[in-house]
Amino acid sequence: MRMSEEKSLNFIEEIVEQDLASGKYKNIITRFPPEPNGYLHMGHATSICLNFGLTKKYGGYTNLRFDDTNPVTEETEYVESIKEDVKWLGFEWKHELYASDYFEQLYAFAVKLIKKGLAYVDDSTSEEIAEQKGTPTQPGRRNQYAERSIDTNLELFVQMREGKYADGSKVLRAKIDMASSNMLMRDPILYRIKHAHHHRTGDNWCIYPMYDFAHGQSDSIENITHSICTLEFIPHRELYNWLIKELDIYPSHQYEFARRNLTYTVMSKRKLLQLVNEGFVDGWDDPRMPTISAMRRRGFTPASIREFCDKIGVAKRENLVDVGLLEFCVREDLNKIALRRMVVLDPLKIVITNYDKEGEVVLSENNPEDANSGSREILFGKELFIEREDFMENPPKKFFRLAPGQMVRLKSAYIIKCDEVVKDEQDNVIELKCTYIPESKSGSDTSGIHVKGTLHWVNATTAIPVQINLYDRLFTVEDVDGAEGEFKDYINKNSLQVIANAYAEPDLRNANMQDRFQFLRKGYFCLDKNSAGEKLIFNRTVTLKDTWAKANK
RNA sequence: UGGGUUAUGGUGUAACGGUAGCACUACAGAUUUUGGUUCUGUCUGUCUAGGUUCGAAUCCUAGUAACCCAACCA
Repeated sequence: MRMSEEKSLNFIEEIVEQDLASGKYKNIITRFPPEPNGYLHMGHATSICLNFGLTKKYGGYTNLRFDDTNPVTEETEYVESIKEDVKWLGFEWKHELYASDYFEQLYAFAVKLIKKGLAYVDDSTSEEIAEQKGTPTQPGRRNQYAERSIDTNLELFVQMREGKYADGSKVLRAKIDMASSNMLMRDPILYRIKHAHHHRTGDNWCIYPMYDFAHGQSDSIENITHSICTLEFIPHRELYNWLIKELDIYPSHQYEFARRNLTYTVMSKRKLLQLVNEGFVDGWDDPRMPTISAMRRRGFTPASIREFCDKIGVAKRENLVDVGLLEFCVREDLNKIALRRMVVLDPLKIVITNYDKEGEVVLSENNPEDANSGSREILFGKELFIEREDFMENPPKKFFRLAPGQMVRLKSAYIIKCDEVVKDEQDNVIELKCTYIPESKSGSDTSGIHVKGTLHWVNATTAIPVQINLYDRLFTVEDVDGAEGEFKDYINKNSLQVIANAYAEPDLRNANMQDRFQFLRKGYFCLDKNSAGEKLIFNRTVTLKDTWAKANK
């Protein structure tokens, strides 16, 4: 039996270890290749952790390369958000690169292919090209443009670059095999004409390479050893390798893994964009979104996301990961670092009738999991607020909280007993009259009384009002993509609950954006970016595990 | 109905011909001034049918199911 259990390798790590062991490579080079046309989400986090994690573990480095070959959808705004998100997740790229940096080189590659008789300019419309391509069960057929001479193709391609032709009037195609069972090998389009302004190259170009003629070539230029992408790119690998061979460039290798899906959410850019544009959420960083920026705003820690990615692993099979595991990871991390504070979300006033002092300071630990975190002073007093749900007039059997005649401890303070329930005309409980046990003070309890319940509370005279945002899952079904009908039919109408007037202990006035809190018995929270001055807004990151609530369902 | 990829508890993932393990979840108990944390224990699995072998999740054969591919997107 080994002392330390060795963690098993995922299939990509196995490949890397073999390559290293065989001497194929001394170091490995990977890349994270986002297209700057949207915000990064949890799915990207998996890829980021994989690519950067590999070079961290085995030596080498990872480039951040923007796959910016389609000027009409890409923007600098996205570039900035992507960089911020990768950094926040805790990774450092070696080189910040852009496929657009290689446009001149890529153009030369295309010329080389034409000269080898392996590429031609096609004047067909996109409909014609699609029609000639055939179907998976029927082979495609070549058209007359495929017969153009090398010189004609060269001349035409130069003219394409010079802007002589309108968008869509011509494309450059590789000449491979119109009968291939792989649709991507049926003379794929390499370049298309787009008279569009590019976020980096401006108006220098009016022809832009397709993904297949940019991605693999960029990998080669950067000497990427392991080019890791998702499963749907498997059919592209044949073309990826064909181009490397015919261009005779550095042989990067492509490996594919299955993208991770999460329960109760959607991950496609298209659907996320719809949620934003149609107002179902408040923007890309609305804390209910699965984007990295939203999770950051919601209070997730980079460490918890990395741990989650590590736990779910890397494989090739279809999957739907329980979001509960993500929540477990964030609780695990936050439990160790979050400052404990008391906040009452739904206040019920209590008056301690036998308490005649002005008030007194009690001490409460900042974090029982961290001996070095110290404690803070809280003012105890005659009039307090407790959580309304912590009182029941007719409690069930195992209700350890307040009820007429029942005793509970107020956290870090005294044991109290409920003597009288005060109601208004509508029979609503509006106040509780209690008595406290003077000998039961925390730390010097000589009362000998043992109570099962401990409640959080705030002092009615010193508490400060705060806003609390309670988030729940955005969708009502586990498998949103697999559910019948439109994904929007399953949006959870109650995914956000705003509590405008919660009462917080006054120490929270000093909260900073980077602070993580556990509001006792209520969950983990952090300050929202919209907090300003006196107006404090807290986002609930995740609830605490609540076996009591679960038992009562 | 062409090609490709994948099938292990409720979920995710190991086992590389030799005791199906780990984590989450669920359930039960102990501890607890958070019904939190921590600790202990329990339940549940190799897609199907054959075959090879002393021995099969693993190898072979035949099925079945799911996903991907016919964008001038990536």
